[in-house]
Parts: sequence; structure tokens; C-alpha cells
Amino acid sequence: MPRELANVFKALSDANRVRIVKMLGERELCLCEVREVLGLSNSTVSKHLTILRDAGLLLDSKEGRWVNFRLNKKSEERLIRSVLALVNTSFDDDPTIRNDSKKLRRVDRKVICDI
Amino acid sequence: MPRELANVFKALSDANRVRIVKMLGERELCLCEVREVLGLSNSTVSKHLTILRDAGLLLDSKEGRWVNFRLNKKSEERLIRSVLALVNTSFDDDPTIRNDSKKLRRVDRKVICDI
DNA sequence: TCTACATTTCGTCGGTTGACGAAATAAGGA
DNA sequence: TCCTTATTTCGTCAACCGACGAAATGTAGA
Repeated sequence: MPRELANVFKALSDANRVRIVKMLGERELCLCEVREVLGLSNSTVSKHLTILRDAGLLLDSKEGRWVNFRLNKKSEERLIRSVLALVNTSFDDDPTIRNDSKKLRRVDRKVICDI
Repeated sequence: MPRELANVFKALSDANRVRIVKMLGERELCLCEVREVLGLSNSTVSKHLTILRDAGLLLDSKEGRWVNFRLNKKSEERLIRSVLALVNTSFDDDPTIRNDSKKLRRVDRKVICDI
């Protein structure tokens, strides 16, 4: 099915969603880990993840109580694969991205969620 | 804040702006040629072109009364070059894009503007 | 100068978006 | 079963966005 013309770019037109894609470039994450790094509410993060998934950029899979989100690097759509590769090799000099990456190393869902 | 982060994707988050980039992939165009193909008002097209230029995707140069817009393919920013290359090799099966390309072949600023 | 026309800027309007909290849903473990 | 927690959905709000026409700006040629 033909995707909307600007759909993928629209999904990446918000800075927080680019941050999410960059974070997922490091490893799979659940919502609460993303929420912890971005500092946004559950509902807002859920909405962002839904937009990215609907655009074809993410896949998710349930693991117990958690939903693991990951990049759809093997998408059959060339546009998706190319955009993901591009994002993953961009923005590394952005201070927010660097800080997210730093935070991510200290984030563990067992610590965040299982208190 | 990461205002810069999603800037390029934001510029391409509107279908009409993707159409413009695709059109400019065929040749340089002035505003009135773009307007003719998109069927939007002068002011709307001007706004779209400004957004694309401010994002670094386009360059413009004056030629008499006209302003010629062209893709910034030689941008020193890798992200810009990559995104332009990606757009230029995408969406060719989209019916709107195909129709724009068809219209473009019949559009001549001398005919449109010099009546 | 004045006129014509390409383009930009301004003001406005309605639709969209991103944010939140609260409520609903889902799933594991006692 | 009930309790807890992760996630999604719902309702709302303010801010942003894309559209338009009208007015302003810039430039070529008479």
C-alpha cells in the first residue's frame, strides 16, 4: 500500500521523535525508559512511539508487562531503511543527543520500573 | 533546545514541499512555475520555498524579475545532501508526483508569466 | 519617472499538533 | 481472585501550521 507522501518525514519532524530514533539506535527500549530520558509524560511518549511505528520506522513486541520498541532497520521500504541509516549517522554532535545517550547508559528498566 | 534537530525533516513534513523538491529535481524553477503546477496561491508557494530554503535544502538566485530556485545538492551539510539524494530517488511511483512531472513538461515561465 | 509583473510580507482563519492528567486496558504475580 | 505496574486511550488546552487575499517590495522596460 502506498504510504502518504510526506509521512516518514512528518514522523521525524518533531525533535523528541528524532531523539527517540537516536536512542533506539543504541538499543531496544520500553516506553518507561524512553520517558525517563525525555522527561515527558507516559501519554506523550506513547503518542510519539505510535506515530513513529505507524510511519513504519519502529517495530514493537510485547515482553511480559513491557513493550519493546526497536528500529525497523529491515523494512521492505527503501525509504524507511535509508532514513533510519541517515538518522543513525547524524546529529551525534548535538548536545541534546549526546546527553540522551549519556542518560541512556544509566537507565535500566529494572531500576526505573520495579521500585 | 534541539530546534535544529528536526529542522530538515520538518521542512519536508508537508506533502506540497516534497512535491516542490521533486519538481526541482528535474530543473530550476521560478515561483510562478511552481505555483502553476501545485495550484496554490503566490503567498503560499512563497512561504513553502522560504521554509525549504531556510532549512538549507534550496538555493535561490535572481534573474531579472524572477527568482530561480534550485536544490542545494552541493551543500556542505551531509544531512542535506543525503536527504536530497533520497528524495530524488523516492516517490516516483506516487501518482501526484507523476502528474506534477507531466505538468512540468508543459510549463514554461515565458508562457505563464509573459502574457 | 511610470507601468507591469514576479515575489515577499502581513493579517487572518480554521485545522492540526504536542503537551498534560485521568481513566481504561493488559499482563504478571500473590 | 486481587494488586501492581506498563502502556494506551480519552479529553482538553494552547501553540503552531497551511491556506488565502491584500498590500508592499523589487526589478525591467517604456
